Amino acid sequence: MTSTSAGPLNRRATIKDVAALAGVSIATVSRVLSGKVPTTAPAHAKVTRAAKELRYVANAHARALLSQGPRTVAILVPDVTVPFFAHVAHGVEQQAAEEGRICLIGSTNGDLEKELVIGAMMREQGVEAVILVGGVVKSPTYRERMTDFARALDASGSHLVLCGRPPLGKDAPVSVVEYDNTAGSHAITSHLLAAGHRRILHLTGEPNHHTPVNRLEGYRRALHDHGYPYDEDLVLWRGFTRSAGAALMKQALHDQLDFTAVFAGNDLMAAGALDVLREAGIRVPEDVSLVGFDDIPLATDLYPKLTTVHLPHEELGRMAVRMVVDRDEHTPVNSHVVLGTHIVRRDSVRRRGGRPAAEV
Amino acid sequence: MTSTSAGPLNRRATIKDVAALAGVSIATVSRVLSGKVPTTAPAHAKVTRAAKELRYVANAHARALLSQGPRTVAILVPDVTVPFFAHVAHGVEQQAAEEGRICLIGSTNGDLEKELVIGAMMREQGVEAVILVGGVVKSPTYRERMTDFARALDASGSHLVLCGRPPLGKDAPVSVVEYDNTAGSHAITSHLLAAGHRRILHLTGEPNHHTPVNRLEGYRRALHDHGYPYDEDLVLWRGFTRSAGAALMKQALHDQLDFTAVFAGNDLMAAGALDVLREAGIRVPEDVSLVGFDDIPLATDLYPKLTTVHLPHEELGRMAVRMVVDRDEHTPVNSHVVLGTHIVRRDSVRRRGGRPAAEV
DNA sequence: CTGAAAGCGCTAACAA
DNA sequence: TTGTTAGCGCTTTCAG
Repeated sequence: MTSTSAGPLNRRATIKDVAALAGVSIATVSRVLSGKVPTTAPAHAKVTRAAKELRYVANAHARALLSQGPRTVAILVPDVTVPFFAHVAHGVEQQAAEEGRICLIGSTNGDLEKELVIGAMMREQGVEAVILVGGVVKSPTYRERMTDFARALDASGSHLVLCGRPPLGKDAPVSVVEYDNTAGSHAITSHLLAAGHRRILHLTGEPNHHTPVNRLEGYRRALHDHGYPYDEDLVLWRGFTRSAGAALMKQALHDQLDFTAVFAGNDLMAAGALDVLREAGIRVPEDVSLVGFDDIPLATDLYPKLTTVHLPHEELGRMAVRMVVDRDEHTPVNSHVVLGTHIVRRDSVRRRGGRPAAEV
Repeated sequence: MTSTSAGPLNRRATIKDVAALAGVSIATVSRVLSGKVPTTAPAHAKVTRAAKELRYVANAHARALLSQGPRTVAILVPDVTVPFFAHVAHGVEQQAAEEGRICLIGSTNGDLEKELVIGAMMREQGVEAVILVGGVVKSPTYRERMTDFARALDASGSHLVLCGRPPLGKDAPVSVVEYDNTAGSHAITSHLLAAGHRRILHLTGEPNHHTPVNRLEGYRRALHDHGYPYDEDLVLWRGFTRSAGAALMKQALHDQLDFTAVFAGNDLMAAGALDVLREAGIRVPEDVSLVGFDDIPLATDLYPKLTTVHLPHEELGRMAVRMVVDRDEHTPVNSHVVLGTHIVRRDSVRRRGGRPAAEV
């Protein structure tokens, strides 16, 4: 029934099997295979042949027990199909691979309970670090549990890194890499203001999440800095999804809100909003200007191409693993790095009155 | 220096630490914590307290050594940022989570060497299965190495599943879940034909990959079945990316190819092509019709919304893990399931002469 | 109900 | 250079 000539070994071959077949001790097998210790040619040959015949590969768990297995970094995202997360995850994987780490990935679907459960699982795996991306909620309870998780990880010689999330507090042993939501938001709002827009509709995420709150803050400050009033009725909350963008836009139209520009909380929402605008016969940017936030590839696929805030997706991920890998050398216990953002101007904004914003 | 009252244990707490602190044997700790064995109330209390204080979690590797750690499934994709792969990966994760498995993910960036290396790593981890998604090349050497990998996995009590890839051959111990590329391609081509198009430009991937070749086959057959000639000059090869779609479209325009419709090998290519078409002042669908393949969310963000072939992304991933998980019960050694596809008509196709294809 | 001890697969002393 | 042996952290007999 078996196809190999080695015998009906219906389980994974162990070092013992190889030793037996090669007629040497397990220590010799280990040495030959590791290649780091001098061995005789005949022994080498026998072991190599036996190993290949048995398709032997060392058991990573046994190795891990001796604390010399490959290091693993874990990343936890709400959902890999969301472009922002996919790009951050990609950055993590790339950097992890370059650092010789393997990468464990999990998704939570936004379920906070699941986040903790999977996090615990990862800790059991003895991961070098767990990188948490996105979706943090503003709740004291949550913050407390997170802090506790960070401490547990820390006590295990592991580490928590928050990626694209705000810090937990000075007493929590975490590293954080984020980008400046408020500044980016301030910049894009100012861009709209400079183009002559005064009534800017802001479609955004859920009020109990950090990201939308910080982006709103930038929007408000820009308005204030330029001396224009903030109108609460112009900000609509729902969620960072395409469908939320569409629903909110529909609502704004239905309520006949007065605005000349739309600042969508992210590019996905902008896509949803654009669709509704088009169906309503409202032209972008001729009738209303539209901007997003993220600069995912989608932004250039929309028509018109979307003016938005560029976020360093991949770099966020890469930095997260670097902070962990370099930690032993420099030991910056609680580092906090903030990456920059910048506006990328495309075709969805027009100066009120005629001239395109690009020429402002 | 330490924040807990348990003492300066600067490593992960082990069962011994808990036992010592609780004043019981390690066996008792194990039993209490597993909960499956009757224990006395006082013992239970002491152990629970000690464990919590030490933030103890069992070492997953030690457990795995006793072959009772959590099962793990591994998925290997070329690139998580490619929507198709992200959606399949999401399906895998969802199903894996539902089956109580954890999920290891790796990306190869299309590097075949890396695919084998990471695959080996996963085997060392003792994963229950490795799921390979996308990007297979048509090469005997590659096929052979893959077969060897499948055998190695099989010999270890693990399993290889090919997802969205063609089978390896009857002698290779693999399961495969795919969808019918040829049928989908045949259907969408027929759709174009029925709308009166005769000269259909086909922009596609790389000639040494299976997917584009199978899609081309459907295109050819549709042409043949409807009695129209196949013109090789109308098929342009490059890659399944946005930029390849754009480059190819540019080339077709430059070469002044004669066509009334474009069949892009996937939605990403369609996005690239659409952009070039628009810049050239060619209207879709008024001047030329355009279709894609995949039905990723992007398809509805394009303007006009893209008519395309819907692929069961998530289901592909879910089925892949089901095939492995259910394997023990039903033991269908080399199963092969083919999932269906269907056209979704949107706004990018118009009947030659005027009537929209939707009314055909 | 609990403790002592064996052993999962492996590497690293320690001898020979 | 090679074999023997002691664990790594855990679960599970097997005695008590």
